[in-house]
Amino acid sequence: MKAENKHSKIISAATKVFAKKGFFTARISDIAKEAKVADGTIYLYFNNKYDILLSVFEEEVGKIVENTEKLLSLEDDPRKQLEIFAIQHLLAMKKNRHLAEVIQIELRQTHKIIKEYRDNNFSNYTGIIAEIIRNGQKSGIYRSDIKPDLAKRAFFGALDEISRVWNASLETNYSVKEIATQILSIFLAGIQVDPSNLPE
Amino acid sequence: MKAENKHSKIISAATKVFAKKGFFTARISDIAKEAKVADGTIYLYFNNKYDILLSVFEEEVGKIVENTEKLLSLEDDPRKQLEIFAIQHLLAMKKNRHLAEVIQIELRQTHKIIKEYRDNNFSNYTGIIAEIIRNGQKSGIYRSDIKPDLAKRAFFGALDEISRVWNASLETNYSVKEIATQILSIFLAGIQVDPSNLPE
DNA sequence: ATTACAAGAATGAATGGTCATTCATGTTTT
DNA sequence: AAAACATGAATGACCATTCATTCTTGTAAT
Repeated sequence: MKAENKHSKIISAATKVFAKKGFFTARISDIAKEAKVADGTIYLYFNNKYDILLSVFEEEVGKIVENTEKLLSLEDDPRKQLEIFAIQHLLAMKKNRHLAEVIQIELRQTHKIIKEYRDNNFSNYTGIIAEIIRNGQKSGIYRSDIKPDLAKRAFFGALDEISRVWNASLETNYSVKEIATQILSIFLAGIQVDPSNLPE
Repeated sequence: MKAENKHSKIISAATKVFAKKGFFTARISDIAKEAKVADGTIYLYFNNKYDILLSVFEEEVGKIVENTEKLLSLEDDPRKQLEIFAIQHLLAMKKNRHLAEVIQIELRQTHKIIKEYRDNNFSNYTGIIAEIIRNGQKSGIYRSDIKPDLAKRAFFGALDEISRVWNASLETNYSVKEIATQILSIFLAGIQVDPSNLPE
């Protein structure tokens, strides 16, 4: 079996196991079993357990950020951009529930290194929202009294909490479309200068 | 020293230590040291490490819920009620950063029991928001197309994410007042039938 | 085409360190 | 002098990590 293949097999096994049991409760042997390799094999590809966690972020989360930024660059209406962000985030979280759980739960551990990692990456990610809002303010679409730094958190927090509950509960599911529509209808009405304006 | 005293000394030591190191990384001996008791003493008051975590929730979180519900019962304008919820939540999280971290980080661990606990408590807590929104819809103040179940999460998520960042970063702090005002100005404009209506 | 050999990959049992928990003993309170 | 409370060293379970060994693959000589 090719090396690259095994590397990614371990990553996705780890994502699954971390999501299910949590980083600390997950055993290397669980991951090995899930990936159908021997315990020792994992150490041919990763330095230690913690390194596996970081790799999960780097590889999986990076993809999401990249993808979102690409899509955003094709659109310049700040209202549409907010919509794109919301939909992409929700889709990404829905598509890979294991990853979503790992991000939402494990990324919140208070470890210094994770914290730094998160600061370097998720604050980039949520920074995208702040940027969209600033642009919208410049072009007079969004209210100038809105503080982008607070609004970005409110918006991200709203999306994050909603997708968190997907994983944690058995409640009735709304579709991504429905959710995005609701959230946007609240936020756009909430931050626009003239809420009756719809994009396009 | 009286027993009750020691019990709560351990609770608050545990809150502090869990917040700082995370549940799994925290050692019983850390908690014992922080509480200035012997390791073994902890087992006179709690069954095991996990039991300490649950007790932290039951005792500390219960207070917040109770307090919020009391304040809400004195007010029946749904717009004011939302404001009260926001301010109380932010104040509670700000007042006890250790507790806030424990709630936000540890409560998200995927353990079955915690999950059930959370379902029984936090869904009550966020349920308060949904209830406020439903009432507001009945009295024609909030838009009837808003889904209370989604809006409650959006609102809670916004508050939660903002207070989470208090703990996780060194960024410029806004005051509780400022934050509550911003969030409410977004959400009230976002969900009201006629956003130009202000309460009172 | 077959055999021989080496290098890399994979294995999983054994190791060692880290705590949660216990309990024999000591101390304080009534 | 009981009873209740408190102590902290000792125990033992757990699991990340290691490493001696086995397996696989590719190359080259015959």
